[in-house]
Amino acid sequence: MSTKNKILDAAENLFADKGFNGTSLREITSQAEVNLAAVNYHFGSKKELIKAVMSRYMNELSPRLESALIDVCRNDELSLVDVFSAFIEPLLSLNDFKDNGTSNFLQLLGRGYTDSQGFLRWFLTTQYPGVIDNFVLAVQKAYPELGAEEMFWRLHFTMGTVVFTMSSSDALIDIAKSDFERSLQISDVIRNVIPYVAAGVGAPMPQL
Amino acid sequence: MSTKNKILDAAENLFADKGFNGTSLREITSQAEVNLAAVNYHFGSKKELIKAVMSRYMNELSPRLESALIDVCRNDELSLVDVFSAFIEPLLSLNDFKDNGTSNFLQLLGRGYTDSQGFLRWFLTTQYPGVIDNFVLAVQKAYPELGAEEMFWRLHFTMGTVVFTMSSSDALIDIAKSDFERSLQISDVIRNVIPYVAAGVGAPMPQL
DNA sequence: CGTTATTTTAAACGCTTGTTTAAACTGACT
DNA sequence: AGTCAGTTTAAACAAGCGTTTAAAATAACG
Repeated sequence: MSTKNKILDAAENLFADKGFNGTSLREITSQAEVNLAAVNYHFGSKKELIKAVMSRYMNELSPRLESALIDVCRNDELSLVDVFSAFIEPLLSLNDFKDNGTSNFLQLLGRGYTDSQGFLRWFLTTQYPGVIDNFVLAVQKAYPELGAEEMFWRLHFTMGTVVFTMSSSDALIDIAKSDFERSLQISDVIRNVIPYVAAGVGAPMPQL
Repeated sequence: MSTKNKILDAAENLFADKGFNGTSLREITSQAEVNLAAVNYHFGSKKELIKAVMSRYMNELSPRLESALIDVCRNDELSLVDVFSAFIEPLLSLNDFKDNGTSNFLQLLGRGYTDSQGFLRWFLTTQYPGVIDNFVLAVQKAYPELGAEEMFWRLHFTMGTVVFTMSSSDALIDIAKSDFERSLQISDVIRNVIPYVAAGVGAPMPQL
């Protein structure tokens, strides 16, 4: 395992757990068992390291996500549940790519939206616009009556639901375990969240 | 205006904008135009200052919220939209209490859930349990068929939607402004989010 | 007025942060 | 063996952090 990858793996886990601001380079290099200066040697700066961690996932995910969304659009009786279900397989495939990949990535996404006054949001929307574009197209086909402004809000609400849920999914799964006395997986969360966001996006238009 | 309140006001605005971890005491005292040591003199520590900022809002909000939820439960044909609409007036009343009160408070709530590994979540759920209890009762009355487990998940999804949206509401409002070329308020966000979460919580039960 | 008590102040404390430096080491190619 | 690029290392850097100290200023009260 190369120094570069040791740093990326350690940084990913710590970033997901404690946020970007909350994780120091010394924690990362200590967990990766490499020298402190190695981060700046291989990545240049902490900010570039954050980008590298996110890019590793996005490069894996975005083509799968795009083609899954294009595929689902071929369905002529497309429902919103179909659209959101298209995310499941690409997201779960991140677990093959790396241990805890799915939940790490979703937590990182959540961190990126609230930490670091939005520079990661800029990074994602400008570097990977294809995912968002195809997603909007799919929602439009499944719910053509939805106006552009309502679409805008509801997609952001959906992003919030998913990102917040996943960034605290470990805690939620623990609470749910002790409350309902049965073991739960990340797939249980996904199974529950899809009807929720599908119904939210598909809500009737609000009267003005 | 007392030193204590000058600190609270400055801290509130900066915390809402840049998060708890992202705001230093020196920024706060400089904006409040008081001495750096005044924070530790009046509040003891930064953590206690955070609690004080949140308490100032919760003490104002929680009784209004509780009675609004109890009131709405008297409705015999209670809908989920009714339940969520019960939040509007108490939340907007924070604007009378303080400039930008509503949006500051909701942003702080969002920060508290993602910053500071959940100590604020513990603080709110243990110090103000009446709000949550009455909210659950109202949802149960509006949608009795909803099972306990689905209720658990959907209330957390809703919390995620609201908290995430509000913690980035300034950015969202800016984007929406430039996209739709009209000015937007926090009340526009609220008007859009209620049908969304009401439909999400009211979604049909997922088939197993 | 004089004497407490409360509040404000400037300065320093010890610590952590991201980054840089320059020397040491590594492995491959001539 | 000798050279040289690539990599790793220990040490230091300046800057920022939350907190503490002790003296100065202000307020309150007999």
